[in-house]
Amino acid sequence: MKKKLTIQDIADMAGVSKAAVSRYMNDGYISKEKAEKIKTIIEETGYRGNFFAKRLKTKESKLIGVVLPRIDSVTVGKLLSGIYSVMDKNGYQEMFLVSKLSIDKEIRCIKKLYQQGVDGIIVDSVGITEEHLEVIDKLDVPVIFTGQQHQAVNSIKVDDLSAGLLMGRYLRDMGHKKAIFAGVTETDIAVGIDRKNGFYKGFLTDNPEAEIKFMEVGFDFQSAYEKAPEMVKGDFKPTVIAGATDNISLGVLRYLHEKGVRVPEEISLVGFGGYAMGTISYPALTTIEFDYKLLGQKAALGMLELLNGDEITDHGEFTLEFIPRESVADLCSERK
Amino acid sequence: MKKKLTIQDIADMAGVSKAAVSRYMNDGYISKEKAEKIKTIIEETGYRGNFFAKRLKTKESKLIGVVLPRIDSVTVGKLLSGIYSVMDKNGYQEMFLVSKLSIDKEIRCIKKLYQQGVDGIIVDSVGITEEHLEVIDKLDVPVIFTGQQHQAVNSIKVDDLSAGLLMGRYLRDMGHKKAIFAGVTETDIAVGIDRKNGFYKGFLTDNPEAEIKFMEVGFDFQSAYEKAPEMVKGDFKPTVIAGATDNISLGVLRYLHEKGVRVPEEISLVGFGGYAMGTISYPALTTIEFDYKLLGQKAALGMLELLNGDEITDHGEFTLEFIPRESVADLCSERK
DNA sequence: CTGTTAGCGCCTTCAG
DNA sequence: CTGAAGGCGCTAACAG
Repeated sequence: MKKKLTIQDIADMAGVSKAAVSRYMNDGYISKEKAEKIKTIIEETGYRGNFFAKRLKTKESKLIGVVLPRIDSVTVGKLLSGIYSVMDKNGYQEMFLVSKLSIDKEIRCIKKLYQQGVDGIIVDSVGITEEHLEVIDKLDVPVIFTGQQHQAVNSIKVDDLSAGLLMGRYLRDMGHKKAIFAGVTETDIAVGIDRKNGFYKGFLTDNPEAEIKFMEVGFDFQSAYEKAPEMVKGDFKPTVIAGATDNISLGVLRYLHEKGVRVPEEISLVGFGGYAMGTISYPALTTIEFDYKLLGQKAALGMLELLNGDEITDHGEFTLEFIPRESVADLCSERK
Repeated sequence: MKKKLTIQDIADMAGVSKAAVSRYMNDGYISKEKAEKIKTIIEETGYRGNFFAKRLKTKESKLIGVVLPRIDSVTVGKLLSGIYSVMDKNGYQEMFLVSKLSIDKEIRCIKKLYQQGVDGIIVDSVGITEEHLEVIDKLDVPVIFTGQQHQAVNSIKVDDLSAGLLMGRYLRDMGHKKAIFAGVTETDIAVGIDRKNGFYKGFLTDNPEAEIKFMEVGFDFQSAYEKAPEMVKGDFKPTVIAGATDNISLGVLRYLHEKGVRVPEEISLVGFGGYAMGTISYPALTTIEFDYKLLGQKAALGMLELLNGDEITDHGEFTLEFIPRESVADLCSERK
């Protein structure tokens, strides 16, 4: 542990002015000779400028606030690595706060980040409310939402509707007629509404006699596991269960294993997300992979534009990747 | 988006001095009347003080830097929530950086955090090197390591040796004689050495004719999956495979499933970590749970002490929780 | 290329 | 209880 040095100390030691040291550390508008001297001193002392004094002057923190719904998720990890990859190149650093899937907390996180003096905020939101709008309106830094959408704010998200559509169609084409859609709360427009609507449309279109039963579950493995018994008992007899997220599907799978129901022989199962986790299960889960890293990159790129005073431009389309694995039975080929 | 206000603006609007506003925001050493006035103005304007100016004066950032090995891990999520829970109560906020399991990057993260003006740094390390020591020696803020240990630095970690011991004994008591230990690099003293040594001791002590074969794998699912074939082929014929982390065991399990090897009937499998993930697999994985949240809390408490100029005191013992699930066969009872 | 000179916005004595 | 005044450490003109 050492004592904190100021730019003045360094200047004295090197026999130059504060300004010279400052220049050395920034532009470098300085003579070779002095630069060399300063360099030596700085290395010897391990001097680090005072971050706060610097920011006070420059009015920029070079800090981007990021609000995450949770920390222990692969999805979030990828999103973050996308944000990081572009921000790092541009000299920005992130500061994270976790909303724990709570809308209230999400808003508090935004405020807190703002108070920390970040230059901009990226929110991987779980739902955009009126209160969000109010709060954001008071801020003088740009905010971008991912995961959710609202016309009054900047948002970038994956195409949940198309993902649902794709999956619905795939199951239809595999000859399925009776599906359970294990979805989440409609507060979450992206996952709770879009993904579901897409699935319904894809599955029911041109699929005579097809039926879907909806069941609401939580976001987590456990919640789905607990609801699973309801899904398989009764007269409905689904040939496939579609979880709105991979976690949900995995929770259901766990229950099916315990009951000795074979997947996909007796019932098929699909999810959304494309987490590597889906390969841990047996059988591996058929899913649609969202490119969350790309999403993070786009959000970061958009933020850079906003910071620059520009509008957000489009950064190309998202590719949804359909990942067929082992958890779906082909009912068509079986019949022949 | 609004214009940024200063304390002077607020003072003018409320018809008081800057000092009065400043006091209002801090101690509150001010008359009811003025306080009321100031309160109104601040609420109307949504004024936030300038974080940087404030920190420049007070010399404290109330920021704790945290270096994480990865972001998409349940373990890390728990650790973080532990740190968060105590830091939040004490008015501190965290700032994270991710080392991506690289020792070099870990050091860079520490430096970067330091430059951001944090008051202290907690490092969930993947290995403490000489370079760490050098770098840390130059810092004038306290640093605490978790996950790894070294006598020259402050560190708090779970008891990997005991965990290994516990697991080794358990398998011995279940009648196992031939085990494969799928461990990780010895750079990681905690996981790579302690956990292994504990296991060896526990398994081999008082267990005549017992044998262990060591195989090194990476930390991830995929790496273990790829090495799995080597584990089961050949003459060794293990009755149990112990992965140094749950991820490793899960990777092996995946391979066994594919080969149609039944667990635990034909071979048993155990891991370390206690992630909920272990319940996703089928059969659910027998494991030892480390209380990472508690670890985070202890690290944070220790940091608070250091920040306060005190020594780190011991915050009680870690309880390792043994979680027997379904992946181990009891060879003793089978025989009878 | 260089040193000097002003502040950035806030907190903290210090007299009142 | 209150306002005025003086920096915190740094950067950004400005004259040399």
